[in-house]
Amino acid sequence: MPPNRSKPNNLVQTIERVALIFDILGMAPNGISVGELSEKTGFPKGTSHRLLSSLAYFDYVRQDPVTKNYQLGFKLVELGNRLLGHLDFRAVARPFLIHLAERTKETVHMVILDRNEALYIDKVDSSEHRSGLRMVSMLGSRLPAHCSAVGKVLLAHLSDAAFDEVISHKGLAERTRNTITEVERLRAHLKKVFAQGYALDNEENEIGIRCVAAPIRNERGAVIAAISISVPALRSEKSKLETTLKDRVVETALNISRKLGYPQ
Amino acid sequence: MPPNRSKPNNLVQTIERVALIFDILGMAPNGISVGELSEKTGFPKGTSHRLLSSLAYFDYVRQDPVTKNYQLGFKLVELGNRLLGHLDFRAVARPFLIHLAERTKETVHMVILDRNEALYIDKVDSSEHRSGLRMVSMLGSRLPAHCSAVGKVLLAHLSDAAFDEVISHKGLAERTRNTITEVERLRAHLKKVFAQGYALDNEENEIGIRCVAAPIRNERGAVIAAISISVPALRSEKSKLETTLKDRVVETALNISRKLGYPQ
DNA sequence: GACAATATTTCGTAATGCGAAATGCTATTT
DNA sequence: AAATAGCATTTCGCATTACGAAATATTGTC
Repeated sequence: MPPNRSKPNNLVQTIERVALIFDILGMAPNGISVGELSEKTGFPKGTSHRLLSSLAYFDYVRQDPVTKNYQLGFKLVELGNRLLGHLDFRAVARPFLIHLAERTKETVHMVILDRNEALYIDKVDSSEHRSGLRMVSMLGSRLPAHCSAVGKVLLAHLSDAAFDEVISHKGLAERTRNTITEVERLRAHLKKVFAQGYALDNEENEIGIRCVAAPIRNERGAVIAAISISVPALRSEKSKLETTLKDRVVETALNISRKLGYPQ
Repeated sequence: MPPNRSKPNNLVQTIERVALIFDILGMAPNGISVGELSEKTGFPKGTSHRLLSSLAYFDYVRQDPVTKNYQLGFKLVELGNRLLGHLDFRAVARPFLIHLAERTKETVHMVILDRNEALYIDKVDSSEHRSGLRMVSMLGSRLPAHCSAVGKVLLAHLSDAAFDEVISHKGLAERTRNTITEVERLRAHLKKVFAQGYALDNEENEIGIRCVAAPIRNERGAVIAAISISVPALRSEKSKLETTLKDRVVETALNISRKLGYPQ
């Protein structure tokens, strides 16, 4: 899925090819051979090999010495985590998220808006169901903004122009029967979210999962992220979500915001 | 620091330049401008811009809309975590590591040998001192093998040829006064590590920190990773490290190995 | 030890990316 | 409001760079 940026007029071919290679390797847990890569990309084998071995030199990919297959390299882990480390609000928030997860015994997420989608930048499972597995595969993954509680919180604090851009690029895909798919209805809904300071997700993204989310603000009051609690629909009478859990998410979000310098 | 691979005869220039850009952006928490990048790299401004905007199109870097600075992009987080997700033994191990951290109230690491160094692939702080901050910046980072408990465990199970390769490429840098810096002494020490099934780090990498580590084995008995407990030297009489903590690390490592199919 | 299926290297060619210079944009100053 | 300065961004003719078909090396198999 090509991102929604304007395509640069002078897109460098090698970068385009490397991006394609990374995407393909990202879907191949055990790596792929030079031949397979050429098959999938249409590059001649020599070309595939030249690109892979150049990438391997810098540890962006690595070659299994026995199968000769190429897979993603650990330089990507280093860079990805360096980027996350640069998001200082994330470090500030983390202890609060852990506390929230332990107090509610539910899963907590932290999300930012990036390229018109909700992007997971942290996740804490309650100690009960900490698996770790999911967390890892989740960081850096994306969710439509219009059908998640976190996404709606972020949308609600956007300028009209920015909101329109999200809609025009991403639309309002129907993920479940509860998804809000009409722009005007969404606009009205977000007005309410803005006013009340939190958003609910009533199985709008995935049947069986409900969430409550609240905004994180920086020292200037700008909304820079959102946090949420996710609850299996079975375990959640809708009322509890809208009372206890809602209060705790809102409270935690405010505490994080204050720590970030948000006055009041 | 260029890796120790043989330089491919046909290194693609664009990939070389992109690697340099990523390294520079990785050290710039708030990103840098086109001009600054050109200054640091020597590329003409037009070239820097073309590379950055091509990378931005695929989300490998992103541009701050207000400062116009470029920083690392979230595609790197996605790929890095995808790679970690592919290491299935990591997912298997995680619950054990959490349990170990909570039981001992100390920090637990998981490490593999990659490119002749010990590479962090997981970290669990005990709930007491969970900060999260360090964890993030640590994943994907590296440590010399010869002066860490985890590294020595991994070295101890290498073939002679593989061991020699590590030494010849990385040497035995003296990190503290306790670091083992003579090959023959290290060789003898590793023989002991191999025999006893665990390794100690007696402030060999960093004054003030001691560790115990044990190997993780796969279904064929091959050592594929190592786990460790790290303890501030203040808090650790050396005896406790060599008794209780050692036993728990060894036990946990064996349990993980069994879960991975290691017979016995 | 020959064969087959790979990965890897070679090398002449032209397409691709290069980069100096022109242009466009934004913020600041007077 | 106009001028200026300091950027980012785009343009375009040129030569370097990467291309890729084919040759070769390597690895595993019968």
